[in-house]
Order: sequence, then C-alpha cells, then structure tokens
Amino acid sequence: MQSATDPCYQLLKSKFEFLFEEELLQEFCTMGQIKTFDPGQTIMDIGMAITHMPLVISGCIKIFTEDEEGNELLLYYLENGDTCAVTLNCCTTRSKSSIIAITEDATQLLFIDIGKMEEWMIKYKSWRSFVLESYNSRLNEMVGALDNIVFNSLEERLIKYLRDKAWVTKNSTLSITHDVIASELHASRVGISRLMKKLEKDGIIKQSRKTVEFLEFSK
DNA sequence: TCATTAACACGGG
DNA sequence: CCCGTGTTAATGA
Repeated sequence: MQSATDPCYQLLKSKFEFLFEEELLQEFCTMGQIKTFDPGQTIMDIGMAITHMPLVISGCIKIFTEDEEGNELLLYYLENGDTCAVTLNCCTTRSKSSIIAITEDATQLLFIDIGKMEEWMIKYKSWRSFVLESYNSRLNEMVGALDNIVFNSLEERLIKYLRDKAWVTKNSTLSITHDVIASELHASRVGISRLMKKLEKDGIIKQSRKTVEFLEFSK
C-alpha cells in the first residue's frame, strides 16, 4: 500500500482517480517513471525504439511526421490525460517509431514499460477501456484532420489552425509569425499574410508583430 | 478563380 | 541593418 503522503501518488491520484481504479494508480506509482520536460524538447524521433509509453500528466506535446524534404505533417496534440495511439501501436507490434514528438509547453509525463502496459490490458478493465478509447479518439481526430486538408479552403484551415493552437495553449493570444504558420499549413507566407489581414478585417483576429489574438472564445 | 513564387517597400527593435 | 509584415506582378492549375 502506498503512503497517502507520497507526492508521486498524490499527483497521480489527483490527475487520474476518475479514470483508473485505486489498485492501478498504485501500480503507476511503483512501475511508472515521472519525467519533466521543457518546451521544445524532442521526446520521440523517427526510427527510435519504443520501450515505454507516455501518459500526459500536465503540459502539451505535438505529434507529427516528416517527409524526405523535412516537411512536417501535424498529426495531433497530446494534452492532459492523453496517451499516444501511435506509440501504443508501436508497442504492440514491437516496431520503431514512425513519428516525432516534441513538447509544446513544460510537460510532465508518466512513462510505463510496454510489458506492464500489456499485462494491465488483461488485468485492469479501466486500462483496457482507456487504451481503446484513446485509439478511437485519435483515429477520429486524424480522419477529421485529413478531411480538413482535402476539403477545406486555406482560409478555413487557417481559422481551424488558430483555434486549435489557442485551445491547446489555453491562451487566445498566440506568439507566432506568419512564416511559421505558413510552413505548418504548407502554404506560402504571402497567402497567410493576405488571409490574416482579411481575418483581422472580419474581426476574427487581432494581430501585431509576432502575436495573434484569436477572438472566438466568446462562443 | 485562387494560390504560389519573386521581388520590393515599410517600419520597429 | 535585420526581420516580420504588407503588397504587387507574373505565372500556373
């Protein structure tokens, strides 16, 4: 039995007590490792062997792939209580990582050994549902992202990009340049500047040098 | 039509 | 002077 005053146990309990049963929380404590990351740190890279799966305690991680020319394709963000579906897949098939994971904010992760993760799939119902639910939500999210790229105009994609960005950072004021936005959306900087100007005129955003304020959280 | 590349002007730090 | 931004012209799908 874990001590009720154990800080690790306290932390995990406060984050996950509504998700997992008591016994599993205790296993997290004894079998898992908590690690802290600064913003912009690479947690996982393409080709890396996967030995542990991450569970986000706090902060935010960006998950993406890269092509031969180094173009990024954003897959999804991991936030509080999320885990990485691609990692889960790599775990079960014992393959190398096909994705890159970089922290957006200061982030705390709980790492769980893949051996344990498989054992718990059988032992704990809450763990099994958590993993399946995680697969499900990521798949839905990625289908949505694909739909967005294929069917939406650049303007709609830009609005969605800003909304998502404001959402994950929990901050409607983003510090970002048109250049960065352009490369993340695989568009030209000229086009972004033109659209940003339009969005500003339409009252969707306010902007100044290096910062954009997204004005939609009145909805 | 809509987006891209190239080129340039403006202005704040 | 550099960088981010705003704009124009030419070109392509």
